[in-house]
Amino acid sequence: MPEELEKILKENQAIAIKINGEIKDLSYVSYLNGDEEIEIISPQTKEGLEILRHSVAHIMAHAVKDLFPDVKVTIGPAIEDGFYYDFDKDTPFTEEDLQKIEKRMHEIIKLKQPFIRKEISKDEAIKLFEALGESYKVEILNEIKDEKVSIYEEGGFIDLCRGPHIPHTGMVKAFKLLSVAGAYWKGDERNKMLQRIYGTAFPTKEELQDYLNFLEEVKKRDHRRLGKQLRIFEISEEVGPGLIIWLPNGAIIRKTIEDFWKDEHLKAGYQLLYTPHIAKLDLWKKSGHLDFYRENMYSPMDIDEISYQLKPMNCPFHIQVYKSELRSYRDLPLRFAELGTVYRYERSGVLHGLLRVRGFTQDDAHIFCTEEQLEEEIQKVLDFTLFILSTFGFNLYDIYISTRPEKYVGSIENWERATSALKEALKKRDLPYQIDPGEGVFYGPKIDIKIKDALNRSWQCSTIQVDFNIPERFEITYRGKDGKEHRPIMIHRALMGSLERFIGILIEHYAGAFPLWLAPVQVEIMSISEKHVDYATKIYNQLRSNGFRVKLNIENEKIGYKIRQASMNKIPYMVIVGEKEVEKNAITVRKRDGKNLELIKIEEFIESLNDEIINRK
RNA sequence: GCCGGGAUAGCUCAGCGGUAGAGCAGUCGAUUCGUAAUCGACUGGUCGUGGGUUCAAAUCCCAUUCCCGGCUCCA
Repeated sequence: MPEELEKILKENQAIAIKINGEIKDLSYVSYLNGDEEIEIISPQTKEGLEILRHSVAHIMAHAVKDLFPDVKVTIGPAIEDGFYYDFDKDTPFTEEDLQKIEKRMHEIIKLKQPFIRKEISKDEAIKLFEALGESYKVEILNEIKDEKVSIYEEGGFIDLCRGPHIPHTGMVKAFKLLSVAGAYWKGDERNKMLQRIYGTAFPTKEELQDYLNFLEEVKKRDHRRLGKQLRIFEISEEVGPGLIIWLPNGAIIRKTIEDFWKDEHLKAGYQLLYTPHIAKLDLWKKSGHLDFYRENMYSPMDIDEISYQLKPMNCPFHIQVYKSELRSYRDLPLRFAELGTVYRYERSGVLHGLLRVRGFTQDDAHIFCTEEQLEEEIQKVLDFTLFILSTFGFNLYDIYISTRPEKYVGSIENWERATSALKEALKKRDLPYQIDPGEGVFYGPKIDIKIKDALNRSWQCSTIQVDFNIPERFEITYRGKDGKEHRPIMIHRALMGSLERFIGILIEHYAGAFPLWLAPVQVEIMSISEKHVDYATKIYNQLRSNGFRVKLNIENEKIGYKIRQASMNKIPYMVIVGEKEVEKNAITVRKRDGKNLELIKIEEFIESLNDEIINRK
């Protein structure tokens, strides 16, 4: 064994080893003969962390079996931020159970029980787990094709597992059980509901603490909490679940975003539309929505004995706009944009603040173009999307191409042509992407862009979808150079996705502290005492007449109290006026973060505000 | 939709069989104040909704609506 390797092992920095590219238990070291390519896996690496967490999941299952012998174990993988294990238990785990399990886990860890790997035949394994009463493991075994399987034993607890694992339980330095939840066996809602325990583990206590702090930060930024605190939106039980009521502060934010969106769309060669919220049921039959989207649509309503349907999408209306005139190839591409409010049925358990609602406004557009124009149009949409997103400070993305789902319309050939157009456009823009197989919409493949927010969390907003099918269903055409009728291709796209979700994400991204151009109140004027009310009012009027959103606070309160109120409302600028300011005919500006106190002339302040707003800083 | 937890004043929450509470907010009064909470008084609740058990229910039981954490599904 190389000296360096021996040293690392001694210092307990290794938890697994890669031999000729294959991850193995550390115990494989004793079989090495020296000519293998090896790599030490420490818990700091992605692979190492996964092994650590998976091992902690085993230890948790061990603890659960010790405390609740009747419970059956199922599966327990490592996940993005930790691990979970699903158990079949008649009554759910309680908070107290979690504490007991943690305690038992600490005991197991202290014993430094080795993880021992054994390879046995599948039949042997089935017999073993049958004897242990672990029917879920037997079910898994029956689905495994290999003749040999591996099991791991640690302190008497045996689990079917591919491995690898940490050498012994004592290597777990920092873990915490986080929550309990119901989860279906194999993720299928027709199966039995199991009891899942979520937990996490890290190489060190500090890293665990950092993660717990992150969870706290996430809680603090929760848009539902901030939305209430900052009076941005409300969901009323009296109105109905998943239906958003924009309060004045939220309405201003939304209006500002809408204005920006419309202006930029006009600049980018789009034409703006408004279309109705309902349409005859027959329209939805023709579009294919009734066949392929029915479960998300509300029941139709009767008007003069004809069925009408609340719209779940805007596309059929935009098709009507296309059809309102004869189109020539000279007209294409045609770009129709609308902030279109749609209604979709969402199961009650999935609703979530602004992020998942039943009525929402898509920043929708449909581009009609020729086959030759398709790729360039997609590139333009990509550029436009990234411009809009970067305005809000989103500069990191994960891009996915979703391919044909099980339920689809149109020919496979068309699907493939559309998919390759999407790939080609991303390639030309040097944008790396991943494939999300089978996740396309029923009418075509799509590019989804997931943005990373200030906490590095991913959110799906933008979507660009090619559609060969709806143009066909509505038989829309254009007259080509050759004088013949041709069928245009349609691109559906939404950049922010929906205003509701996007603003929800913005609240969390900015932690409620909106940049000046979006802030509901941009400047709050506060007087030191009653003597300065007139001057404060004068400043207020001056700022207001210059188009700023200003609040005047001339209450009989101490300045400290007023500053506290404004800070809690996350107002970008506070203007403080007292004796000094009146005398010098100036103002003192305090930024939201408490820095940059300065006495300046009002004209100078107005100039800097305008600069900040125009540049959307 | 499924599993579990919850709903008490505008907000945050305590009370968990025996007369509905606190802080903040609001109103009124005093204070006239220089960078994150001045003091006092007052107001405010059919304890989510509907049934039931009990001498007595915010509290226990059942149903229901909505919310929360997950699962499944998604802009």
